[in-house]
Amino acid sequence: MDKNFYITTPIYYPSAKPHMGHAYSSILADFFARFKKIDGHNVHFLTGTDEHGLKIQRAAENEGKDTLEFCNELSKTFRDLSNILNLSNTDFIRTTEKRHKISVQNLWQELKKNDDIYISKYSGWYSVSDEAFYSDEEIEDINGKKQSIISKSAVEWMNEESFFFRLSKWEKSLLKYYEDNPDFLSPESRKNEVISFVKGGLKDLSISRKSFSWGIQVPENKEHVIYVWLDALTNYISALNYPDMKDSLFKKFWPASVHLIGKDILRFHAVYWPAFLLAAKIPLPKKIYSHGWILSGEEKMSKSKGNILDPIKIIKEYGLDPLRYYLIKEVSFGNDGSISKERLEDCINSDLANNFGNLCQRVVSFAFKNCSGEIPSQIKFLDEDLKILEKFKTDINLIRKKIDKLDVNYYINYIVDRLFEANKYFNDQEPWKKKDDILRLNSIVYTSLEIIRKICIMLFPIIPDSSIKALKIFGMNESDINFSSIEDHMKLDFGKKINQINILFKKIEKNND
RNA sequence: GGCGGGGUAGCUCAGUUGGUUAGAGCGCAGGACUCAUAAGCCUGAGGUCAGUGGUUCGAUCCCACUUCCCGCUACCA
Repeated sequence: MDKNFYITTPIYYPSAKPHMGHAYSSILADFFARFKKIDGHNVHFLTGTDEHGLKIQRAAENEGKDTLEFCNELSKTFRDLSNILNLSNTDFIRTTEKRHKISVQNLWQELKKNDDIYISKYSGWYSVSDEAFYSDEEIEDINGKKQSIISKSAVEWMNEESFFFRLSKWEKSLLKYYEDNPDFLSPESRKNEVISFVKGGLKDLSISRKSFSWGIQVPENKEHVIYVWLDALTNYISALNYPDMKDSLFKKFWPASVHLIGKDILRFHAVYWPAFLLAAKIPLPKKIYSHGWILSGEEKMSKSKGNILDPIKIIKEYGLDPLRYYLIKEVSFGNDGSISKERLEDCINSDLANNFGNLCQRVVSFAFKNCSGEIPSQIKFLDEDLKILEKFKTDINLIRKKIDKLDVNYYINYIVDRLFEANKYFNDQEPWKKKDDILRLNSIVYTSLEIIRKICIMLFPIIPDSSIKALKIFGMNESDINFSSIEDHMKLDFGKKINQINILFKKIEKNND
């Protein structure tokens, strides 16, 4: 088994404030990173900011700020978000860093050396905000202003010398790669889109700009700046100290296990990035997963509709773990998902407070009243105890498999099933009626505590803080969390003091209007 | 226009390599209990599994057509 795991989020373009989509990508990536970590993998988890391009340059000019200082401020809001989201990222890369510049310029030279770059002329409609060229058919004229039909962003006519990447040359290799590596692109529906796009024919890609300066210079021509996507995508290897492919980080973690992205940037990751890597003779990442968007109710969030849910505000109001839990549970992975306060509140009350929180509370409280606050030492499992305990052991490899397929919904629903089961078990065994049968009472309490331990471990990647809080019952810390230990039924030390816990999740009082 | 995905209980979604009574959660209505955050447990309400036709002993799951939604792409596979 491959014990090294490298996962990335997109590097975020900081021209706007962090929104729910950023939070979602980051939280999902963190979920996988944390899971792999507690399942014994060496994990490298990268996120960061993409800071070059005309849009940033102009925004800085408008505010009369030095571009780099401007970027420092913007990047910080995303670094702060990583902290607010409690990400376990092992690195945070900025495209304005020196290590990245060296990496990009080196990749350029590799491409050049292999005859994948040539100079020519480009003319066409260019959108600064999209960093993309459009053909005549793709633009419309609104009140004398030209704009992209798709993105509605303003376009301007550009006519300049540009370097091109021979993307067309890689068409067949890409198709072959998709075919030979069926797991490379997922979900399946997105894969089909990519394949049909590539089959439609690839044009060479303009990979330099002369019209602005905020970017990484083309090594052999200082009048040109490297196209932002070639620049940005390279971050995934810059962070591993490329071009030093003998560097331990690179050797350990490349090719990446998963690039987690939003569906809007699929083409760059599924076509351009693999083509660049093929051309540079660098192995391709193992998996690219594009998730959907987070919608507000039925609609895409937009300022004009006033339906934006700011992740930071939500976290201030409800706490981080509820948001993490909600996004992972309620969004069907790969599809668009919607978020609303009502649903978030339902989720907190029913799943987190009533189901999980209350389970911990009732068992611990019972143990304090009836087992002098200790892990019972005199126990004898009956079939009904073993049945519920062994479920975890039976399913552990299935769970791992589902995670490798990035099926987070399966994972979280599995936990919810176990929670229902645990509450039912405690109910059915009626330990409060077993006060004259201490052996049985002890066994029920021990079994229940064991189930709580297993469930908390499984919850750790989803709601790390709350999981750790609950594991304090057993005096466990983050470093004690080990996924494979859910197989063990007698992990709790006999006679050890257990700790009382506070309410894990407060219920939300709902207005009845 | 082409390609792909999808239309399953009030809501959010599972599921069926075709086979007796189609599932979960939330919400709702009853019930028994009391360890617990008035939490948990049990029971129920019955959705023509988008529509029509076909294949089959039998289709929600296969095929065809229709319709609606979404994504990609665009006179080209």
